[in-house]
Amino acid sequence: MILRVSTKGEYGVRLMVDLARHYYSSRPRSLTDIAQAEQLSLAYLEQLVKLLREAEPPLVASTRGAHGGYRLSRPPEEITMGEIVRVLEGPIAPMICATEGEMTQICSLLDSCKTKFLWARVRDAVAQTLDSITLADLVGASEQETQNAPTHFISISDIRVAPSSAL
Amino acid sequence: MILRVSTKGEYGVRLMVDLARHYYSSRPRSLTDIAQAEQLSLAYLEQLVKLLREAEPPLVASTRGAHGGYRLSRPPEEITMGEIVRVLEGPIAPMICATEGEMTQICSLLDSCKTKFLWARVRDAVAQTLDSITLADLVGASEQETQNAPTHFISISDIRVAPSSAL
DNA sequence: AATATATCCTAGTGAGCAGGTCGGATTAAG
DNA sequence: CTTAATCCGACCTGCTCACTAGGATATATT
Repeated sequence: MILRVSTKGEYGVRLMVDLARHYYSSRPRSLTDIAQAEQLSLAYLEQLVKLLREAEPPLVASTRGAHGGYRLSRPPEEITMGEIVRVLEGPIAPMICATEGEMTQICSLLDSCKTKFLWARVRDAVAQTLDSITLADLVGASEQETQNAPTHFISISDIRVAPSSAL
Repeated sequence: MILRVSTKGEYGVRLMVDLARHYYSSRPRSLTDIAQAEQLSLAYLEQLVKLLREAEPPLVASTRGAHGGYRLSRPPEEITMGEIVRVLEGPIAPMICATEGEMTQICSLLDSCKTKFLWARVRDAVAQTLDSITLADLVGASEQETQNAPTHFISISDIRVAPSSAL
């Protein structure tokens, strides 16, 4: 499997989408609530959110203590999926010698140098896709109207499946 | 690491590029020679080439016995990197529920459905990139002139680093 | 015919990592 | 002072990757 999104990336993105949906709430959103809504383990989410908080620049900000929780450190339009994925999954590099940015190493073997340009192309395709999509794109414009809704519960009927052309 | 090319994919593509460079030779190319040229383990290459041979349609054809070896089953222009990578690394699917072609499953969770479209976009970007590059593109037009060269030895000075725009 | 050189096939294996769990310390609200 | 949160590090467990080993079979050359 050449494209391998681990659970870190998968759950972490879901976590961020959840936070984006609650961005205009007056209170921070607790991991307990997110874990319940997304059916994920709280202890595991704690590990992921730590990465997001310690990122430079940070993607989430925390409030400790009772009624604490997390919120996005920036509006959803200003956070790209590329940022999130890089924090959670590490740099977008298909292999050791094709890290983003650095392609200076000249290797002494015959065909491997030529294949590196292939992997670089694939890497750039992924990076460009991820960098062009923001959290706001995933949450969708219709959600923005339900701003400031205090403790906004979602039922199954609220699930909307966007047409793929919408992305 | 979201993009993860295992050694199967890496070595396998190098193997195919090597075969493409010798496509116009009169004799098949042995794995022993490839292993030496690319500094790879013979026994491991045998496993990889098996996948390429048993693929449907096959990507390489073998000749057994002394002076045997492998050759591409089609000219390099007709073999895409997408074919090779799918044979070696399996279908291009970032996660279980985003296999190529099938996106019909509707999931009951809140944000995960929305994120699936993200992963589908990434998947398509990778697939499109790989499907648009052929073995001939990687070998490079300049190589084609050295056709029919019998047992063509390559020295270090033969290594050419193509500009990335050439891809 | 004998030998050398290939492909072909199946099993096994060791290290590393994904994907968590667990227990507890710290902080703040009511 | 109790409750509800974030914070922190250690540990564990099963799976997969990346090979290696050892042979069986096929064919060209001598």
